[in-house]
Amino acid sequence: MEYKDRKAMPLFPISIVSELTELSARQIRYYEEKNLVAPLRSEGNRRLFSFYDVDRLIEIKRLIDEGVNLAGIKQVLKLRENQVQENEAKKQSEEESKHYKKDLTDKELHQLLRRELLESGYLNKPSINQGDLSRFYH
DNA sequence: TTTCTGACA
DNA sequence: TGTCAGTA
Repeated sequence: MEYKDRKAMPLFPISIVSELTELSARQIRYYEEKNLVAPLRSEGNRRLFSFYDVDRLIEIKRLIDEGVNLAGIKQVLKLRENQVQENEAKKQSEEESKHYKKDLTDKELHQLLRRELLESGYLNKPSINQGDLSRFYH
């Protein structure tokens, strides 16, 4: 089983997650209601959180402590998800280029390198700074 | 016993 | 956000 799958595996009840994140069960349920997290449910309708969910909630907790409101947190989480997807897309393209490089002509190689250079300016955009976050503060 | 939803402050 | 009621 892959590591990614382990992180997405539904394991913990809300009491454990509450301890892990230092958030109250009330808060965690509220954040779920606001679609900030999406824990799976057990047969008895009990919430089951994965490592991924816990990471997310810890991130939420950090932003709450910094005074970011829910709308802002939603934006930040969306950006973080996009970054994850972009990183995976980048890895994917790097992986593919390894195979393609075997029998590329010089011209094709130049085109590939040029494309990667252009893309890197977009993929390596700096992480969120204080300025970007400031508009989410009260 | 623990967790769930809904409701009130 | 905390807390209480009534359930499952």
